Amino acid sequence: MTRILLAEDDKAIIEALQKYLRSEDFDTVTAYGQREAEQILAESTPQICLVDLSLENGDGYGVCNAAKKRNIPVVFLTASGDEMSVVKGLDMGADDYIAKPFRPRELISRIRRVLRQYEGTSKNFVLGEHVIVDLEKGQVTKDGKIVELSALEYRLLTVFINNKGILLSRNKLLEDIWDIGGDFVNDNTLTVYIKRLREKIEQDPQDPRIIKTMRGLGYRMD
Amino acid sequence: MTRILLAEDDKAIIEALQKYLRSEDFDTVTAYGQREAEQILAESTPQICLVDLSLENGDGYGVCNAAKKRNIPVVFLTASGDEMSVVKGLDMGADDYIAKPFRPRELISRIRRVLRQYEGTSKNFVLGEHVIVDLEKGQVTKDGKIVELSALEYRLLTVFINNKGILLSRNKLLEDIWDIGGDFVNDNTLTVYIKRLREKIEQDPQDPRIIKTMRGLGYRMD
DNA sequence: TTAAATTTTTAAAAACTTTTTAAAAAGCAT
DNA sequence: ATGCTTTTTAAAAAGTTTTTAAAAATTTAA
Repeated sequence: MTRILLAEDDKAIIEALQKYLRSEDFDTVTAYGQREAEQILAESTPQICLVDLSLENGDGYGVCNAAKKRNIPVVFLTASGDEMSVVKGLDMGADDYIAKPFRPRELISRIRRVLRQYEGTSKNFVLGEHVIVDLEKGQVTKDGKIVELSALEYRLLTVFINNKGILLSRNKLLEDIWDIGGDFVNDNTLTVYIKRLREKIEQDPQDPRIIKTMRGLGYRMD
Repeated sequence: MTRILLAEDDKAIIEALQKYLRSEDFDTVTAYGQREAEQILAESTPQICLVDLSLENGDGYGVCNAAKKRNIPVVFLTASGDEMSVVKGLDMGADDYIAKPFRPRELISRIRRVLRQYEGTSKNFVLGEHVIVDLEKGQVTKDGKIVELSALEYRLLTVFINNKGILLSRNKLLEDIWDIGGDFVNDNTLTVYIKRLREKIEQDPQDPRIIKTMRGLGYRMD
C-alpha cells in the first residue's frame, strides 16, 4: 500500500484528508510539526509527502528539503493566492502544489501523477503492499516500521529482489549466498533463513505471499 | 487461445469489445480499475493488453508500466484527438494506440500485428491454445489460472517442450527424467506421470491434444 | 473374434522435502 | 574475557510427492 506522509498543522484538515486518502487505498502517517515530519521521513519511508507550509516548530520547506534528499516526492499544500510560497516551493524541488481549499479528486490525481513520475526512480522496492526495501540505505520497512534483518537475511532478500519473479533453485541460492568455492554449508541453513526472513517480512508467515515455495524446484519472489 | 486483458472503465465498450474479440477467437479478461488490471497481469498471464487511459482508482499508465515489466505488449485506447496522451503512452513503451471510436477490423489487425512482433520474445511457451508455460517463473497456467505441478510433473513437461514435435520413446523419457546411471524406476511410473500431467494440462484428458500417445513407440508433444 | 500386448486408471505404501524447534558454535563489540 | 547476536547444525513434525502394484480398458494382430 502506498504510504503518504501528511505534514500539516491543522487537525481538521488532517482528519479529512486521512479519511479520504484511506478510502482511495493510501496509507497515511501524519505529523503536525517539522521535527516530527523529518523523523518520520527518516524512519518510515513514505512514498510521497503532502506538506503544508505552516507547521509547528518550523515550516514545510525544511520537510521538503529532507524529503528531496531521500528522493521522495513532495506536493505542497498552499493557501490560495499565495504565489510567493508556491514559487519558492517549486524552486526547492517540490514536484507539485495544490491550493486550499482543494477538490479531493484533483488532489488524488496529482498524487498519482507524481508517484508515476517517481516510479523506478528510487532504489526502493515494494514487496506485496507492505514491505519496502531501500537498497541504498540497506533498510527494510514493513507497514512503515523498520525491520531489523541480519546480514545474511538481508543478503537473501536482495538475491530474491534481483531475481524477482524468477524461480531460484535451492542450489542457486546456496551458491549465491554461501559460495565458498564448492563446499557449501548445511543445506538446511538456507531453509532456516527462508523461515526467518518470512517471519520478518511476510504479513502471515504461515501463508507466504512474497517468497513462494515451489516444492521440489526452489523458491520464487513475486 | 490468445488471452487479452481489457482495461476499460466504460461498461458498454467492454461488452462490445468482448463480444467482437470473442467472435475473432480471442479470450478476454476485463478490469474496470487499475488495481484490478494489475492483479490480472500478475496472475493471469494475458498475451496482450488493451488499455483505456481513464480507469477507476488510477489510470492506464500504471497498467502500461506493469505490463511492460512483464514483457506484455500494450495497445492504448484513446479519445480521438488526444495527442498528448498518445505521445505519453508511446513514450512509456506502449506498442500501439487506437483512437475511439475505432473500427473493429482495424483494432483486430493492430492486435495481430503487435502479437506477431512479440512472438518468440518471451520465454513463454503456449501449448494447444490453453496452456502457457513460463520457464523463468517455473509457472504453468491453463486458461489463465495457475496450475500446480509437482517437481517431476514439471520436469516431464519441460522435457516435452524441449522436444516439441519429436517422438520420445518411453525409454528416452525414463532416461531423461529418472536417469541414475542404468537402473531405472518401475516403467509404470512414467505412465502414471503422463496421466497426471494430462489431467492437469489437457482440456479433455480423455482426448489428449498436447501430449499424444504413439502406441508402441512412445509419446509426442504437438 | 479372441488372445496378447500395451496403455490407462486407481489406490495405497514408501520416500522425500520442507517446515519448525531448539541448541551448539562462531563472531563481534565492549 | 564477557555477554550479546548471528550463524550453523541437528533432528522431529508435517505435509507432499514418488513409486509400486494390480485391475481395467484399449488397441493390435493372428
